[in-house]
Amino acid sequence: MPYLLKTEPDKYSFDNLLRDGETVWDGIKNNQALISLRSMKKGEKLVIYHSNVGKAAVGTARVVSNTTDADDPKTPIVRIKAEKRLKREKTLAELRESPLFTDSLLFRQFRLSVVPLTDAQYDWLVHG
DNA sequence: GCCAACGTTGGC
DNA sequence: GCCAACGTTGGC
Repeated sequence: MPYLLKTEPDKYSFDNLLRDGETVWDGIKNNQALISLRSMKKGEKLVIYHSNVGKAAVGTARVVSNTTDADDPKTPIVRIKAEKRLKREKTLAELRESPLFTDSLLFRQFRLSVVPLTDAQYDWLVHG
């Protein structure tokens, strides 16, 4: 299942990810977000969203690996790699207007930092 | 910077 | 186990 990952570009932007190539997506504390992280599988698609500054989906990434810390098995260690910048960023306002996102946790639970996406939502974000 | 919406914590 | 207080997220 694809996921949308929120990040504050002031702290870690999609440009940072492009520069780094890969990174470990850590610092998630919210339990529901952690559940999503744990369920991520290698090769799954991701969309990076800039919260606060920009407020738009900006690029795609992919799950490289998902392991757990031996000392702390509750904490998933999800490594992701940058893919591409979106041809056209999708702003929050556009997402809100899209019927595809009416029921999305993105709006139902707006502080959630890892949000599952349907394939249709992913396609629309990337190609729509 | 403000504040709404939640989640978490801690006193009882 | 309830709920007030506090902390965090993120839109505006």
